[in-house]
Amino acid sequence: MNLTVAEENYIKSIYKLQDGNAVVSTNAIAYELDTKPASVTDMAKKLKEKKLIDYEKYQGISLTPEGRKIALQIVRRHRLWECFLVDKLSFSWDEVHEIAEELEHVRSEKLITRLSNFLGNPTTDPHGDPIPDALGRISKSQPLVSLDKATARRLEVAGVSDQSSSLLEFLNAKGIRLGTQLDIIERYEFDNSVEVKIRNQPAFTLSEQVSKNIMVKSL
Amino acid sequence: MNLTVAEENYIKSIYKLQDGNAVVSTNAIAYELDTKPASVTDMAKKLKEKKLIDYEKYQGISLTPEGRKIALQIVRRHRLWECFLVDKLSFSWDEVHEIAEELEHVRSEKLITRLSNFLGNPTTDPHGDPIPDALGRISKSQPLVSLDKATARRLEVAGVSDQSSSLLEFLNAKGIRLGTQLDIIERYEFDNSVEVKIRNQPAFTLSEQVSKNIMVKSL
DNA sequence: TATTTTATTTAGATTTGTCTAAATAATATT
DNA sequence: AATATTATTTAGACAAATCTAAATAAAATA
Repeated sequence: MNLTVAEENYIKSIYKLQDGNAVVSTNAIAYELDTKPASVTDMAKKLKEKKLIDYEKYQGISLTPEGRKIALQIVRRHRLWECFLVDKLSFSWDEVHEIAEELEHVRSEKLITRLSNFLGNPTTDPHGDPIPDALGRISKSQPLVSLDKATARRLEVAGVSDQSSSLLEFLNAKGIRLGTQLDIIERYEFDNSVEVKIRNQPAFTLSEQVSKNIMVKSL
Repeated sequence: MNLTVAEENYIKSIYKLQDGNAVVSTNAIAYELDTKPASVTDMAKKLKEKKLIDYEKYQGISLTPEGRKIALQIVRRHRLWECFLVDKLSFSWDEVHEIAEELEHVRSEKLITRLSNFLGNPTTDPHGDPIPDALGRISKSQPLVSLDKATARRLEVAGVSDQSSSLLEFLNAKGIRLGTQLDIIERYEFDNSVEVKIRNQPAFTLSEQVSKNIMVKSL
């Protein structure tokens, strides 16, 4: 399946807006891509023809499984390039989006495989968003530090990446173990600490150090 | 000056074919870009409009100073990406061209500056071709090791980058000094040594070690 | 020099991705 | 339910980059 840059951008937008299984409106896509609804309708016909979206007149748009697979590849490329720009070229995380927007369209499977390897196969990008693997699987669990209440409120603890006994003891004392459900109350920019709450208990704060090592999945 | 990918490719082809100051033919560009002469004529009108080429009907095409400046930027981007692919992602030098062909069109001054820096500001790419600097200057002199008889036969010694007395002594004994003219007879892949000849003298071989430190310019 | 061959250009068409303006469908409001 | 509003689609146009076929200019050859 060889897509143009424009087609890739539409697929990516639909993926972003779909968020679960919802159907996406023509207008929403037009706004997201800074284009006109009429253009979206035109492109919808093409992408339907290619079996990348489900589309019926006036009924909204959603990705087919094939479309979703491609969307995940694009997201993967985008986020790996963002890692590269920040980790290797010392860009700050807020200036990489535009450049990654261009780099993501460079087509070479081998390039992406090697880039990922070169970066140590990261699972989250500089913004904390998860990076799909080569097969399009998004690691359901991600470090707590990468989330905020805008992206996920209710979470379940899926594991701890640092197995040092001091950390485990600390978590144990707080009542955090595998399967514990957490709510994010607030994230504090200045030291990247996060205030969380376990059902029926008073809220407490976790340092960046700690929340980096708590792997969670959103519910 | 914001150019499309197609325009950049034309500029690059013209630069490549121009080789000095010669005027380039419509047919030659069409062949180089795997397109039709009629398309070249169309594009020639656009590029003339933008003052990047000199063009008169039936009289061939050449870059203006502004066009040459842009060509050098594109060549710079292409060759830096090739360095990245080979040095950092372990591609072999013969598989990087296609990918660099895409990467070179990513537009960000800052990206290229930082990429160059990350790579240690190399002056030649994996094929041994010189990399223009940020101002479009091509280092006229390059290490002898980066050349072979296909790219340059008759050379002039422009300097020695390693000033150790043992190397200077060695070169002196061979009759190599500033301004000496050399011909490349053969390069040997297996140890990257090079056989050279000074006018009227028998040929002799220089190790990679030595030829890395001899800066030459082609005549 | 006249003629043939080759190179280049023009004219007109096509594809992709976009637009505006008008028409139509879906939704919200009275 | 009728009407107004909003969302979406259609129709027709445009710019970029390309093509083919035909016309014309330049160069090579007889």
